Amino acid sequence: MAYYVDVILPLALPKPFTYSIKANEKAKLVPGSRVAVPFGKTKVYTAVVLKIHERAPQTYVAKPIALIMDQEQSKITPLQMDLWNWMAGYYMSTHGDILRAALPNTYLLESETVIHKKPIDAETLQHLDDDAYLIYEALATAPLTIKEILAITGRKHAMPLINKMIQNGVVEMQQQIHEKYQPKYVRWIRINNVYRNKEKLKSLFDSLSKAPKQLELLLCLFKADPSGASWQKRSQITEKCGVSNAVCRSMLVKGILEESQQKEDRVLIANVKATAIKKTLSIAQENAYHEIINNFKFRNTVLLEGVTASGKTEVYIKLIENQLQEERQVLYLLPEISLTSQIVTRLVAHFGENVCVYHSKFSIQERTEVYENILSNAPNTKIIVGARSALFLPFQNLGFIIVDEEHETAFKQFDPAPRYHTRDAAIYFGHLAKAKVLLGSATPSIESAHNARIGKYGWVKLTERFGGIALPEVETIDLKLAVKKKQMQGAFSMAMIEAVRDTIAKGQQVILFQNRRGYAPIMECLSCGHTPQCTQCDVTLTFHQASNALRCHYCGYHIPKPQQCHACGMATLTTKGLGTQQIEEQIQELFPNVKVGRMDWDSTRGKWAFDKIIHAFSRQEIHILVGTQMVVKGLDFKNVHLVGVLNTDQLLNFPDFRAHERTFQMLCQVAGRSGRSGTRGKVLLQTYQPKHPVMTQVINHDYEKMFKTQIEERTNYAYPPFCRLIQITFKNKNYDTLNTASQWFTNVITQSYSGPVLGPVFPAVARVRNLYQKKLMIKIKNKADRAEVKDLLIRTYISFQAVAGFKNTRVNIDVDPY
DNA sequence: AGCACGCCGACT
DNA sequence: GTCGGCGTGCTC
Repeated sequence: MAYYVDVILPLALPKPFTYSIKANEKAKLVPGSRVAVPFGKTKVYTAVVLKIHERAPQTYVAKPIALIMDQEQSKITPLQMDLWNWMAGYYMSTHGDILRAALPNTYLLESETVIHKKPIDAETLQHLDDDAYLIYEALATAPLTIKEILAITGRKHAMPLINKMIQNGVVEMQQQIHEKYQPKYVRWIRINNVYRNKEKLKSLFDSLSKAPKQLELLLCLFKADPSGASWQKRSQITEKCGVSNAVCRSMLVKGILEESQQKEDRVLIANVKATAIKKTLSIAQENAYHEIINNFKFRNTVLLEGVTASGKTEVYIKLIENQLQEERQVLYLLPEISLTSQIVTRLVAHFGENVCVYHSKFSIQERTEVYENILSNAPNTKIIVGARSALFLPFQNLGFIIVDEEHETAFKQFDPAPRYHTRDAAIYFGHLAKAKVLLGSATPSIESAHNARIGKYGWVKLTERFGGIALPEVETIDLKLAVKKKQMQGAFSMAMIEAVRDTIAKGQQVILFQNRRGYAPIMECLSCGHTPQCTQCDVTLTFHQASNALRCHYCGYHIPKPQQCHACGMATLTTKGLGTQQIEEQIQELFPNVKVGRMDWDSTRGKWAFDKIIHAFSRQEIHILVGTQMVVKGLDFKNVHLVGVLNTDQLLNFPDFRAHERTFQMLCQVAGRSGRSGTRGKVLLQTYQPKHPVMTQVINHDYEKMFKTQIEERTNYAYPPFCRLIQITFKNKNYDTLNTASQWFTNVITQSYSGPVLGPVFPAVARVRNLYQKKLMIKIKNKADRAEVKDLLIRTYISFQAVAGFKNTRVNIDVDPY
C-alpha cells in the first residue's frame, strides 16, 4: 500500500501539496508533524502535515518527503491545526500564510544552496576564465553560498556561470539545511579550586602584586562571594570592576580562574515571588466578578464594559486566580506591544513567575523559547501575556482568554495575510479549546456591544470608577469662534492656554493630544504653491525635523530637506501644518519655564525610548506631555488633571463608517487619562463642530447614546453588525490595466451575486510604491449567503488569474475589514 | 514566495 | 556574442 501526506508549505499557495511516504514513516507522522520536502528543482522547505491518506494523485507523481523533522513530539497541537483550518476558510487566506504567522520561523528551516569545489588538475585551472578562477580560489578556504559568490564576483547573476562550472566538473552543488535556533550560552567564572586553602591564596595575591587589574578582578570575585567557591557571570563581574576581557582571559590561561558555559534562557522569567498585597475589590468590582462567573455558566463569551479607571484589571486578576486554582492556562491579549510592560508589571506583582510574555518584537530566538516552554507545559506558562500573535501558541490547557481593550483596531491584522481579527479568532479559539473568553473595554466596539445586547455574549457592566473618582469634566472650545475673535496662538486657543497655565500653577500635569492623521507638517513653496511629492506614491511628503528630511509615510522614501523648490527653483519653501514637533515648540515658547516632553512615533524609536518618556512623566520630571495616539493607550498617570485635544475634527471627518464610533472611543480614552486620583480632572476639546452629536455624547460620557445612534445608522445603511463586509483590493503598476481588471472582476461578481457590491473605487491614496490600487466592497446581508459569496470569490479569482492580461494584477481579499 | 526560462535591448 | 532586465509559469 502506498501512503501519501498532504502538506502545508510556508508559501502563499492556494492548495496543499501531496508527497509520498513509506509505510514505516506513516507510523511516525500525525497531522501537525513537520517534514522536510523537496520543492521545485533546488529548494527544500519545512512543511507541516495536514492529512495522511492513501489516495495517489491522478495528474502527477508525488515526490517522496526528504525527512521527518519531528520524530518525538509534534510542534503543532491538534488544536492549533483546527484554528488554522478555520482561519484559512473564514479569512480566505492560504494555509501557508497562516503557517508563517503562527510558527516562530526557527521551525521553518529552508535549504540553502552551497557550492563546493572539486579537485581539478592544473590544466583545467589554467583554462578557467577570470570570474571562475576567482570563485575557485575563494572556494579553497570554505564552501560558498550563491549570495557570497554574487558578492565576490560583483555580478547580478551567478547561476549561468556556476552551471558552466558544474558542467566542467570544477564545482558541485549541495543543499544545506540550517538549524536556526541557537541556544544562548553564558560564560561563568570562579576562582580555581586549587586556591581554596589559605597558603596558596596568599601566594597568589603576592604573585599578582605587579598585575593590579588582575588583583582587582580577584577582589571583586571575593566581594561577590567571600567563600570564593561559587560561579559568577563573567560579563557581569568584568563590567562591575571595570576590567577588560583580556585580564580575565590571561587569568584563565594562568589557571587562576576557571570557566564554564551554561545555557541560558533568553526570555527572562519573572524571578519574582508574588509580592503585592492582595487588593480587596470594591463592591462594584466584586459584583462584576460574580456576574462574570455566573455568565460563563451559560455562555462562552462575556463582554465586560467598564468605564475608564473602574479597575477592570483587578477583576481580571481575580478571574485569573480562579483559573490557576483549577490549573488551567490563561491567555491575556493586548492590542499593542507598548502596553505589555505595564500590564506585565502588574501581573508579575500578583502571580510572580507564573507569567510569561510573547509578541512579535521578541527576537525569533526568544519567541522559540517561549513556544517551547508552552509546548512542554513549563511552570512559567500559566499566564501568557501577548499581542495578536500569541493566539497561535501551542496551549496545553487553556481555560480562559482575556481580550483587553477589545475595541482596538490594532487587533485586526492587515498586512501581511492572514488578515484576521484577534478578538474574533480568539472567540472561535475559545470555542475550540473549551476556554471562556472575556472581552474588556470602556467603549466596546459596536459589534461586541450589539452581541452583548442581543444575548449572544454575556454582558457585565462596571459603571463606577474605582475609589469613586468622578468622571472628568469635558468641555468643547469652539475654534470657529476663537479664530473669528482672533483668540488663537498657533494651534492653541486662549481658553486652552489659560487652562494649561492654571493646571501647571497647581503643580499638576497636562497631556496635549494631537491626532496624527492629516496634520503632518508638509513643505510648500510660497512662490508657486508646489509641495514636494513622493515619487512612488500619490502623497505629499511630510517634514521631519529630527532628521531634517522629507519622508513618505507609505513607502519610506525620503530626501534631505530641499533648499530650493523643485518646481520653480526659488528658495521660498516653508513648512506648513502642525505636527507634534511644532506643537511641542509652540507650547515651550508659551511656557518657557515648564518641562515639555513629546511622545510620538519619531521620539519613541529606540527600544526603551517609550518607557523612558513614560517614566519621566510619571516621576513628574515632565509637566506637559505632547503626543499622538500613544499617550492615550491605557497609561495610568496619577497627577494629570488636564487633557487637551487640539484637533478633534480630524477624527470626526474621517471617511469611514466607523469614524464616529472611533472618535467617541478615542476621546473617551483620552478623557480617561485625566484625574485618575484625587480631584476631578478636566478635558478640553478644540473643535469646529462643538454641536456635533458625538461631541455631546463625549461630554456626557454617554456610551449608550452613541451606541443607539450608531446602531440606527448601521441598520439604515446596512453596515456591520447588520451585514458582513469583504473588501477586495486590486493592485497594478499600470493604471489602465488596473481599471479593466478590477471592472472585469466586479462584473463577474455582480452577475452571480445580487447583494450590494460597491466600487471598484480608488482609495484616498491611489498609488503606493508605484502600484495603483482600487477597492471593491461586498456587503453580505444574509447569513446564508456568507459561504456562497466566499465560494464565488474563489471561483472568480481563479478565472481572473487565467485571463492573460490580468496576470500581474494583485488581488487581496480582506474579510471583515477594519 | 523563489526560481528558471525565454524574450528583448544594450553593451564589451 | 553575452549580460541584465523583465514577464510568465511552475512547484506535489
